[in-house]
Amino acid sequence: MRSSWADAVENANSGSVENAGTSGASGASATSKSAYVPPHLRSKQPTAEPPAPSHTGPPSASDRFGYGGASGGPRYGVPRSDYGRQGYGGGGRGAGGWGSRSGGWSREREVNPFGNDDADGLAESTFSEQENTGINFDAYEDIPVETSGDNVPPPVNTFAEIDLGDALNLNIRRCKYVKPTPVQRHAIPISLAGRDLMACAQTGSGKTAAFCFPIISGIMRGGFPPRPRGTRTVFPLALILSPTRELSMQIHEEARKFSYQTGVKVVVAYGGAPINQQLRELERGVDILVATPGRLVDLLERAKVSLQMIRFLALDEADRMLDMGFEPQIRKIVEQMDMPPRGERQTMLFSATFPKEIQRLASDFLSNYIFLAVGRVGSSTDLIVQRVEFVPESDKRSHLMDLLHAQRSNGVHGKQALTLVFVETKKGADALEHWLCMNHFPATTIHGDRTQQERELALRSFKSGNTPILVATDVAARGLDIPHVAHVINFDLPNDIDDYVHRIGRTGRAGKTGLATAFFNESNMSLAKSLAELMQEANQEVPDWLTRYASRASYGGGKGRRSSGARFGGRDYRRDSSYNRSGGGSDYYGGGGYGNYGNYGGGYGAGATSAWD
DNA sequence: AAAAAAT
Repeated sequence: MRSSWADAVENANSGSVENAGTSGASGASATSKSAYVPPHLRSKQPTAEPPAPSHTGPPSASDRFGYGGASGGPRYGVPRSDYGRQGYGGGGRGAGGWGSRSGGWSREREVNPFGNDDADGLAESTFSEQENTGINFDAYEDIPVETSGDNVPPPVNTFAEIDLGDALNLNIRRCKYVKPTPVQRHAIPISLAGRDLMACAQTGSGKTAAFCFPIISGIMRGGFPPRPRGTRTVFPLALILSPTRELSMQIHEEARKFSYQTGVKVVVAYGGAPINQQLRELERGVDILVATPGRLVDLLERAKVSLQMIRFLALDEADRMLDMGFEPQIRKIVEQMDMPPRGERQTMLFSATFPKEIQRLASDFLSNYIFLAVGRVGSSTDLIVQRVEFVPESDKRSHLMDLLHAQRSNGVHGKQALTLVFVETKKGADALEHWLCMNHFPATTIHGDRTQQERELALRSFKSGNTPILVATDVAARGLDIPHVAHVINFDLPNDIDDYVHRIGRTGRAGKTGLATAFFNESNMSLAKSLAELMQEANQEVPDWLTRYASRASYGGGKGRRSSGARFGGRDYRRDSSYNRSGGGSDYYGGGGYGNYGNYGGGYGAGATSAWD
């Protein structure tokens, strides 16, 4: 239980502190700098040789095994207690402090991503501002957490406990983050310890920061390698992949805030937009590249980007990235280009849902990783009210109109509350949007057949409240952070319960409440069982007719709520006995000591579950 | 069967 892993970590920690003497670490760092050979001097063929001598790169997996043995160099596996020691920043160049960028690319003035004139961004905020932008932390108390893996670093309670560096700390204050969310409390120490991570946590509970903070801080600690001359190829140090263009844009915007005035440059690349502008941005320098897979493959094939220097890889919505449509592309990027192999880079996978089959695929990319599951914000019981209504196909439009009418009278300040309507097909989205507009409902639509310009305009117009009804395909199901979505309507239900979970997660974000309504009919029978179970777990009112459908044997065969012991939604597949005997399984466990049910936070028995995304 | 993702 808790004491055992805490002790284990403490032991591991003190052990590695001894190993990682300050002078030794900074000495290695200094050596690594002088030994650096720019890629263009090593080989004309970018993939012909590994990017750098081994002591420049991160230590091998075995060095990192067990919470940061620092023998391989300061970049990875450094115990938290060592942070901020002399010699870390500046790559041991004697500059001291945190990663000052020396040499390399342009030093032009950085645009303030916080979009205010307050130079420090730290003017006293009014209470109402806090309320609008802040996260409702009360909703995050007492969340069940499960971690498993070897030597799991303990969580922190405050940002102050972690030395992320002055510049990043300042940005955290500018973002008005007062204390870390549960996923941040757990994931950041794990990542800072250099460990690979598979994390299940609701989008909107601070997931982006959970992988951005360690990346930014890690880049500053590791130092900025000099930019290779004589080539237009760029060498990002971190790569963040996401499944949709809009989500990549959103991550980019957030990451830019976090890295303001740190010297860390963040660039985004995605399809549907002119590549030349993205190329120009890349050539002005990039440390963190945020991208969608297709455009990145293009850039790699044109040799505009090399992954040789990647220290950090993060997959957002990782289960989507590894599903059938995406997996080959991801494999190509991660395994068949020039990225350092697992164990040498640090890999972080984040998603709200993580089916076991996908976990197994994902483990190909990970090395001795820690699995982390953080229960849903306040459990959806309180935050998202889920309703299911039986609506025959032919009645859907009039039923939708009834809902929208009812809501209109509810609207704040005469404005319609933001309503996100999910449909199954792109054509269906266009048709419904057209019909809504004909009926004087201000609607727009986002889907993959629209131009990127149209997609971005639609999203902006929705966010601003200008067009308070957005009809969307699953392109908008994941990750998008749209504040103030009051109502998610599943006009057409998805076939996969995970997609349902992600869709309704567009409301009830950051600890606020939301409403989700689903139109269910004969064509959704395969979802009956899993939907009923999900709603029950979330303490939602399940209509009797749905319970009846769910219990019919003929409909029971659909994809049930994965995990037989539902717990709280996420579970490390390595713990599932049915996977233990398949090839290579036993070695994986490093001689037991596997897993820690960190069910602290109190009060949650194994049966007290919550649906969470 | 559909959606997403490069030109």
